[in-house]
Amino acid sequence: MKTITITDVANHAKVSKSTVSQYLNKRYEYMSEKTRKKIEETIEELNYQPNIIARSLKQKSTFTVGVVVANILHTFSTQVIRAIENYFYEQGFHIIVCNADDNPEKEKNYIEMLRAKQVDGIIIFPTGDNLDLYQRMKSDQFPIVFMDRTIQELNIATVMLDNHLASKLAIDRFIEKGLEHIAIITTSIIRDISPRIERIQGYKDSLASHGIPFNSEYIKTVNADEIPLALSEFFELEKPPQAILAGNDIVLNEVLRYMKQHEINIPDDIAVIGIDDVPYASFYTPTITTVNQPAIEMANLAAELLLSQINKTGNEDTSVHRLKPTLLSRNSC
Amino acid sequence: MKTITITDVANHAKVSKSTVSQYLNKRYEYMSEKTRKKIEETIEELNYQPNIIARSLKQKSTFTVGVVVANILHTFSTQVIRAIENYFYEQGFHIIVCNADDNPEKEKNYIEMLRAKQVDGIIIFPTGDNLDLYQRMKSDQFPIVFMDRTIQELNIATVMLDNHLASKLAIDRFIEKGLEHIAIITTSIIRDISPRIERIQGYKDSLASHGIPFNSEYIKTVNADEIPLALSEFFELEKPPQAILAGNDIVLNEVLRYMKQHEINIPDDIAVIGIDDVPYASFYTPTITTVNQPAIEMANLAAELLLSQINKTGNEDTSVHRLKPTLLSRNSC
DNA sequence: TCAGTAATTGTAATGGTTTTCATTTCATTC
DNA sequence: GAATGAAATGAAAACCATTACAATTACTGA
Repeated sequence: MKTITITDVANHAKVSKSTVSQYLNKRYEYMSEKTRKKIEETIEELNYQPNIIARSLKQKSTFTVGVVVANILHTFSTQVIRAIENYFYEQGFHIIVCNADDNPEKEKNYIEMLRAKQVDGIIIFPTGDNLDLYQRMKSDQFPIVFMDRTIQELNIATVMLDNHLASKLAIDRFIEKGLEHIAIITTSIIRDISPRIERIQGYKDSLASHGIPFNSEYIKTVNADEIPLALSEFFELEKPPQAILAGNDIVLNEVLRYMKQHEINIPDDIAVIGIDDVPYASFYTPTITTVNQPAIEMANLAAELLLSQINKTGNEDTSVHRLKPTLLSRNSC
Repeated sequence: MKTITITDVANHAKVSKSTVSQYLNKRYEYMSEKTRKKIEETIEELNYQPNIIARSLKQKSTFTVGVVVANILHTFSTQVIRAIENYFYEQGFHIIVCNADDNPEKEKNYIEMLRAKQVDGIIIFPTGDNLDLYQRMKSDQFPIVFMDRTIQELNIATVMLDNHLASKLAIDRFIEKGLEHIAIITTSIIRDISPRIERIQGYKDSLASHGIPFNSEYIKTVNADEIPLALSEFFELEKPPQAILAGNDIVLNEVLRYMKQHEINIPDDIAVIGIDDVPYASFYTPTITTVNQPAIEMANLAAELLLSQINKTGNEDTSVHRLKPTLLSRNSC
């Protein structure tokens, strides 16, 4: 099956390629009514589809953006992907989804391929280990937006959660309930990822602001599969925690699984709050109090920032946008 | 910032474009060791990235495939996307993710754009309303694989669940537990989507095979937001069902939410089985018995089928592959 | 030294579109 | 019937890489 090109259309319609091209780009003022009709019919007849690759080569724009998430297993990532996809669909863009798997090598590979494919911009959840690469995109003025995580020194537009507040909301709630021995578990032990650090810092600060002494035994940063172990260690402490803040949805799942397995009652034996909402939070027994990230809002903002860089509208915004989490108050605390 | 082209590299390295191109395509036998080194250094120095768009134009292959899911809100869709992404990453392909939102217009739009963008193939969860379009891809010999849903008359390679068996597994389990008044709720009321039909058929057949009379009041196909109403109707029946089969993860969520709200005890007051596993199934109270789709296996198979069409290896496989679900036996029934 | 071969490099066409600008057409007017 | 100007159309270069093949150079052995 031979592919139909603009030349075929031109020949059939007995006009020049340029006229057909004008038609394709809806610049009808350059042609007579008759020609327009003729071209229209020919395109219909030949079932012609313009080759966007060729167009992109010429126009240096692919109407495609890349989304590189650090880890697609997080509910938050999939929510964000979904919302970004939706936003860009409306703008006539496609998105290429990439999962870096928390692996900087993979991330690098993806970014380079995306640039080679001439995507118009990238939204990235940075692993944090490719500074030179981020730097280069920045200095090339390549449209880029960071999501979820910031890299201070880089001055790249970023959309992230106010993680400090996220912890604070949870801690305040625990304390309101009279609980003072509060533990926190997070994942992502590999690098100094900003959300983890900020959540722990928020945890510390909030405790301090309530005059509660800080106990390093109450802080765990472990891989998902080591969470049961970490929890066991909590319960073996002389003074086990009365409350646990789960740093993300995966941690929360593991915490709930552990409590179920060991028949530990929530909230009576231990109170639990999770950062990131989960679909079952509102009908679990007990319903789970969570600190919710406004994922859709964040995704829309990131998409908007990227689009404005692509279109070079507005002065360049390189600020770090921190969106506020909300406490969804339920019964696990 | 001027972009660097192969010409720039050639000039700097004082060789011809073709030699650089040979280098890029790793045909080192066409050049001396010295030349190879020289080019390598120059590329490094200029930070040159080949323009894949230009290459694609020439080679008619973009190393990109499209994935059009009918509805990205289903856990199953995201699991499949994740696995497909992973599979193709290994093959050096990128995937463009599209969410048709159960809307055939949107689906059509996506498919046409993907083809215009010259993707090498498409995996699609068909909405079912674009027969002519599917037909055309087929007759153009464009690589395409259907997922989750089949369209009988089209003869297109398909990977889907053995939905009949999925229902049977659940019904058999209910009956084993001595429950005979069994209801089923599914979504997707718009079109005659094959999974829904097959699941309902499997439900009917299984009941029949156990000699249980079939009661049409026990079958509901409704939108997600109407599920509570549908459940209420069940409970207002003279003989309310003793068991409910939830047709997918979204239905299951709504069923559990309803039971929680109305303080109906699972499994004592009503038994529940869900098709599609959910992350919380194993630690919910009670743990939830589910019929699990082998999502990763299905995704891998679909990807493999597509890739073999793209590479034209193997005789064309246009069969419908039905993978077996498994019953994850837990305590909700 | 020279024919002949091997090693390496250069040239030019190709892919399908966009876009500039030159050229043609045609109705209008004097 | 020719000049004018606007409208319509067309030719050609550009985008950037690939690739077949032509051209050049280096080197061998007689």
